[in-house]
Amino acid sequence: MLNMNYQHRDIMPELRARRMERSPGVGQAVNLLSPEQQIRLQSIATLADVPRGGLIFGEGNPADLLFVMARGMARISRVSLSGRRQVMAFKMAGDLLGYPEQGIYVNTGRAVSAATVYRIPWRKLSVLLRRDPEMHTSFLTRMAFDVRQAQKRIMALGQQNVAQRLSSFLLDLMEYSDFYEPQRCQLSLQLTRFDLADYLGTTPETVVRILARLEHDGLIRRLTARLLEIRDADGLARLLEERRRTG
Amino acid sequence: MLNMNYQHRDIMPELRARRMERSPGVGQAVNLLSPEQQIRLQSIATLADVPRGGLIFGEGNPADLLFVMARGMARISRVSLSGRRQVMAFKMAGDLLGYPEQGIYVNTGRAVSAATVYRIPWRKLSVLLRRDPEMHTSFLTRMAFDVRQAQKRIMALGQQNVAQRLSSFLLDLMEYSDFYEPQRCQLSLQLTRFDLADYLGTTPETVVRILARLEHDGLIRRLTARLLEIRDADGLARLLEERRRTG
DNA sequence: CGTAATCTTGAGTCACGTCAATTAACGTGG
DNA sequence: CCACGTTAATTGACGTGACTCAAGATTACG
Repeated sequence: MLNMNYQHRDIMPELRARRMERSPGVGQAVNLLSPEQQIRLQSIATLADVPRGGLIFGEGNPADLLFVMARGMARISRVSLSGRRQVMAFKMAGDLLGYPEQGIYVNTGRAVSAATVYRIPWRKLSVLLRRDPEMHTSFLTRMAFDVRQAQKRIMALGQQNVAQRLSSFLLDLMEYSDFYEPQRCQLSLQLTRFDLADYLGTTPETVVRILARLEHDGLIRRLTARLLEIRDADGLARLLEERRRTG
Repeated sequence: MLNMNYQHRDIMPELRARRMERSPGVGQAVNLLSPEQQIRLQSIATLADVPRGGLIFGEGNPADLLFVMARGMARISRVSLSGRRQVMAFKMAGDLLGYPEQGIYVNTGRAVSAATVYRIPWRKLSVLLRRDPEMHTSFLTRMAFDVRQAQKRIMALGQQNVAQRLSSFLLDLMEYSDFYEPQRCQLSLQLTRFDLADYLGTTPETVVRILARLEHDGLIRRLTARLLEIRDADGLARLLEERRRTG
């Protein structure tokens, strides 16, 4: 154990109670609404197709609409004062996006691949929620889910080195049948190295280097830049138990 | 601008629309509930005093209660697979804490200073929310606030170096009259270097070194280990505009 | 098929994590 | 109230992970 000489950090007792888990990070598909609720929601929503790279909503713009992913993948990002982009999350079918802050979008949402989204006007939604406690609770639950997702990213960014963060992300993506084909162990990355880097809080160069290292260590194989073969998922998972820095 | 040779990152357009803002990070006091609502909430809550360092709720335990800070400061933390602690947030009066995940607390909450909390049984709360759309919306709003807080931490951890993260945190704390006395420019840190380090995703040693550097640069002065004089708040804020790495 | 975007690799340097040792603060009991 | 043990804070030395800059290879696309 590290730093045994300091108390008050209560690491040991907390560790005992801990369940094994990885950090999903990506908005995992959760059944937000019952089919019946979905219909009611669709009655106030409009469908919109967004081309690859297309804008769904933009940081700084008035937030009249809330979005629900229907198909495809979207990237939620924000630009820091220093001018660098941070990708907050990738959103899949069923995920909510476009939360406002004081009536303004604080993030930018773009389609990574061609996508379809439901556009829901806030006005109509708030009326609906007021009349439908069950739907209201569903939204509360979804919001709580997003809090947890964000907290897992805080864990990753605060504790793990880049190799661990990347491994976590790959393992997360493997949960999605859209991206992972178990027979051939092939994981399809729809993202550029930049998207990856900005999501992981690093640089494209470092992402490439880490991928090269994982390949050298026999954990993955790069079939093409956007297509990986996962050769040792357990090995990737084992990385996560190591310390941030091996010194 | 950095990396002009790459498109598709839409940094420029987003930067344009960007408002100036720092990353609050700490749960800023927001009027969650109207006085009337507070009374209704207190009718199903019990008050509890927690001594310094005392446990409010523990990771892995069944989550029967939701908590609202009434007085003092609490620290929400989680331990990673590698055995290191990450402080997710510090919670002040008015903040909610103790969100469950599948009926279990995923974080540990402890009082940093002596604190008082409202303990609210989930059963009673859910009944109350079902009957009170206004209160329901208040909780939704609060949850949305927590999502934003978490996103700001993701920005900080993903983009900033330790000096920037620490500066952000100091500037955040200055918003609280409990900790900052504007006349003497004195900021009272109730936290150990460990709490600071685990919040900022770094080590106590590095925190100390950064504090020493900030002092050397005339931005702060260490009166004692837990009491700082803020000599140049603007200087601290200017740090945030710099790149993560000066190369 | 050419041009631009993306991906990859290399070289060099710095930020920061680790280990180790010293100093300061903080109870606690005699 | 002070000696003493324990915990926290600080500083130094050192190694390395990861960022920056730069250049080449590969892919995507009109």
